[in-house]
Amino acid sequence: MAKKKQVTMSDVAQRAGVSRTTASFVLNDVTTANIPEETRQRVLQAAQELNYMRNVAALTLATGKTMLIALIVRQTSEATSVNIFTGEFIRGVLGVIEPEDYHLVIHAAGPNQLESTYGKLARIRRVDGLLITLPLLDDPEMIELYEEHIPVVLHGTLTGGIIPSVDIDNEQAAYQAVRHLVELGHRRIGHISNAPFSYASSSHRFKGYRRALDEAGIPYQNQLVLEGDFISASGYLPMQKLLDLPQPPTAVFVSSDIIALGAIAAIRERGYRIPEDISMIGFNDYFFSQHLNPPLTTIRVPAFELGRHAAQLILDLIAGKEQENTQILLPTELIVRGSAVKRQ
Amino acid sequence: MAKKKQVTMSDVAQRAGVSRTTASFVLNDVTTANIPEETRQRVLQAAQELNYMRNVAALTLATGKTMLIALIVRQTSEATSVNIFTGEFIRGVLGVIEPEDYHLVIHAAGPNQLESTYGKLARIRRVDGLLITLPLLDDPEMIELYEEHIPVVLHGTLTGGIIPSVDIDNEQAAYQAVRHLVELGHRRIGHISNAPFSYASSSHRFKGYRRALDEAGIPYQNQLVLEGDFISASGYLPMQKLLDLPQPPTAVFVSSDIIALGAIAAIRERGYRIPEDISMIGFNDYFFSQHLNPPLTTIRVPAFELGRHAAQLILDLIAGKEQENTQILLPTELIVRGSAVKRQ
DNA sequence: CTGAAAGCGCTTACAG
DNA sequence: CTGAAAGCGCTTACAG
Repeated sequence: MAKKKQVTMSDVAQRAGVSRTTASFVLNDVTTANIPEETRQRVLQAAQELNYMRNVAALTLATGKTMLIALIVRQTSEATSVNIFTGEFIRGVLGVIEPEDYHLVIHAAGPNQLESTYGKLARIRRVDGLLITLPLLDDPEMIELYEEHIPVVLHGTLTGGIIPSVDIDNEQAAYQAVRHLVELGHRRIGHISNAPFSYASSSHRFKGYRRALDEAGIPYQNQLVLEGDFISASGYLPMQKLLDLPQPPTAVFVSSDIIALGAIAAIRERGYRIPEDISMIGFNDYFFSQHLNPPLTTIRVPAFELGRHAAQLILDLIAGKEQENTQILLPTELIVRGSAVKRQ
Repeated sequence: MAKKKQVTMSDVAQRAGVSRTTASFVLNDVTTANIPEETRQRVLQAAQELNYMRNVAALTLATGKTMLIALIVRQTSEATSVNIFTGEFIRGVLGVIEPEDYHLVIHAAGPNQLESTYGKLARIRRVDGLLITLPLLDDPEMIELYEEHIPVVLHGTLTGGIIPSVDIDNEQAAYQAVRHLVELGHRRIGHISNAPFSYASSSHRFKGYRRALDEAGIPYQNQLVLEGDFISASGYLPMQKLLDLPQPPTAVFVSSDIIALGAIAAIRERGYRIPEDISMIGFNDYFFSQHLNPPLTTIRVPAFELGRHAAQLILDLIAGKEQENTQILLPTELIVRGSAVKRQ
């Protein structure tokens, strides 16, 4: 394990013929030090010649900054569905933090709170900031960190809205989807949610569904609305129930492509066809959605962009910049494909 | 940003009435120090009462260990397909490293080598070890790190096999799939690869395909074998070509579920049915595969287990343990569903 | 068995 | 404009 001896700042200073202080100033771009250009260049060149790389641990010890941002992923049972989104989100995050010399550490917090404590990660590893996806409705650990003034940004929307967050505009997205169905002539429109309605995303999407109905003057019917629960299987029974109604819906808005898979299976089993008998709109636009038969009309979620915004926000928070808006809501896009057509 | 003042080891030592040295010894379980149990308990208790958490940066500076493992993900064009796998892999990794107080930092290296340099990550951040997924066939940076004795484990198989790695037994997996087809009575079996044959995984799977044919005494036909290229769209044309043959295959082994999506579309477009006209076996068993129509018979890849093994291996390497076997090959499982049936 | 002390590589008042 | 020096929180020979 004989690693090469490390090049330190002293080496650079020595080679440039200046003190460590001066070297530190130029390497850190401390403008108040007013280093003359000539000296600056000398140091920079020495650093380059020596292939100097700053020792982050020393920096951390001296300043308290770790240049680390943690991403806490709350895994749900159907981890895979989360992964597609999270992968894109991470790419977005890395794109903005790495150029600033930050790195990302990942931690998977189990779905039940008892288990893992990311607070420990925050405190032992002393990360500069935390990104939390899929926050629980009521997460004491998160509040605690927030109150300790550790920068936190979450992906999702929490009622109360004190903690900075990025999310899509769930209500508007659902509204778009259902209005599309209305425009296609549908009046009996079912809804299967992405998650229990206790989740913010589900309840917001439900609101959008209602708003579209209201706007079209379509009376709301409770029996047309059913709860999904993350995994594909959870779309199966609700869809059956919808089909069992004396007057089944002619269209259904399933607010998760994953759950749509289960709903599609139920429809197929009963011998109904999509879209001839029933139109369907999903949510997320996962990559497989366009390859279904028929290709699924759905709502595109800008996972990559969400990651970018979350990262930028946390960086600003760490830098102590004043924030005008710490509740970022990104727009979504309706992707029209073959699964929703004019009411026949 | 007024964070709470940190509890240091000195505080613990003081409260326990011992020196920092002694405190360090018991907190680090240095058995050679032969600390009497009574003292040990006193220190441990003080630490607990003070809620002491070691400062990793100080540890790093003193010992060189960062307690950080980096995961380098080489993104391909179709990032999403990678994400499903990677998410599981990461879960596997975290499960073994976090209990050992290691953390995972993620870095996405672009597909072209010119771009990102994870070597920089390794050297600036001074991670203790690197996990590299989707290694390029010939990656000078990786070799460089390996030669600097930085522990590296890769996911995948590289010819030469000097660098420790974990992978599935691609050949055996493909062999399983194709033998299943043979057992179902098929003799004209097409193959669409998961990636260009320059990739180890593709060429190994191809070998398994051939071995199954050979064993069954089925002559190899070059025209039945076509290259896929990661994304779904890349399954479309090859499948069309297969269908255009004077004697189209009665079954096809598509060594990626993602690419199978494209192949299925081509088959459907021509008015053929799966499995009545053509049987199909995929590869990976992504979560959507079971929801296709018909559900896809495929090969399950133990992504989570691969992560666990990779993590254990890197930990052992870091600890300097002697390794008997640094080339780990995990078995796969044939998942029989509805897309492959007896030749009609 | 236990402690004083040096050292890891940086930053940053404080002088000059 | 620039340097000497203290300090960040740990580890680890070295003495005793």
